[in-house]
Amino acid sequence: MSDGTQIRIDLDASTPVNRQIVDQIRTLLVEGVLPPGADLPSVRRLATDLGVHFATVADAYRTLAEEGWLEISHGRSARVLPRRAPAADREADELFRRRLRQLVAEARSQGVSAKKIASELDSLAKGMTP
Amino acid sequence: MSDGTQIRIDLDASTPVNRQIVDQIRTLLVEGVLPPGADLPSVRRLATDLGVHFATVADAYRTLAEEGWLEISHGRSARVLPRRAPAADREADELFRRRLRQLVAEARSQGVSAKKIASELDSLAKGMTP
DNA sequence: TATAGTGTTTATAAACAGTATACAGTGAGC
DNA sequence: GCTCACTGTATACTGTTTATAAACACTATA
Repeated sequence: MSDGTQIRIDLDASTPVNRQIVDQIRTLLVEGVLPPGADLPSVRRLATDLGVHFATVADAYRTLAEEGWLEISHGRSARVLPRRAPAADREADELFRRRLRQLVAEARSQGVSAKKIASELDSLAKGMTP
Repeated sequence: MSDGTQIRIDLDASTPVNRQIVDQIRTLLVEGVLPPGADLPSVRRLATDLGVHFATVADAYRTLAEEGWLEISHGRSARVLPRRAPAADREADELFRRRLRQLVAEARSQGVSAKKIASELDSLAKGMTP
């Protein structure tokens, strides 16, 4: 992640910028694009790339640190931690199911075709097993 | 939807209540649980059931009306409109793909198993074709 | 034409998001 | 050791959003 090209911020979106950053970096972490030991760009660097204030990026880093993904300490750049997934949780399962249903409903509502949605779900499911 | 049992609000969630209501009702609309012509509960009634202020529910109804799902007019109860899905939109497709990726990543991060996720994606994809 | 129902409007308080600025720790090079 | 350029932190401040409250206005019906 030497450049910020993998993250895109939409200032007009209804989801706040700090959460956009958290969500997108978390995705890279889960997918292994940012492996344990990797250094993240400094808050100022990433903020400049994204066109937001560095405090907003710092806030996002803090959130990810609280989730156990990052080690952040004063004066040093943020680093990806090795992280074991927390224990499975019935509540998290249920929440995922509901949010997935809602996301699909919203997509349909916006005109995304059933075929397209099914194919995205399928391809993601296929890539899931490893 | 004579009772509010199909909607559940989490006051501690990070997503605001008005959006929780919108998302859940939209899901019912897309899935046909609330068919065109159906009357929705009054804002006061639903608000009481959910434990929030009726202005919050009114705000949610207004959002769904702007999306073309509901007809609301002063003094009469909200009613579900027949609604044709908007034209497919490449941007909406892309946004759906990204948000789906992020949702899955978040679930994994919270300990939902790959198997569980894959099975949810699968079963949703299967039920998609109609 | 009451009256009990509906959603709307305006005002308010609290929480949140984003920024600016001053601060403090770290480490490489001198 | 010192310095300098880099890191993240803390506090204060602004505008926005969220949720509520209360007064309002429209509709249906008895």
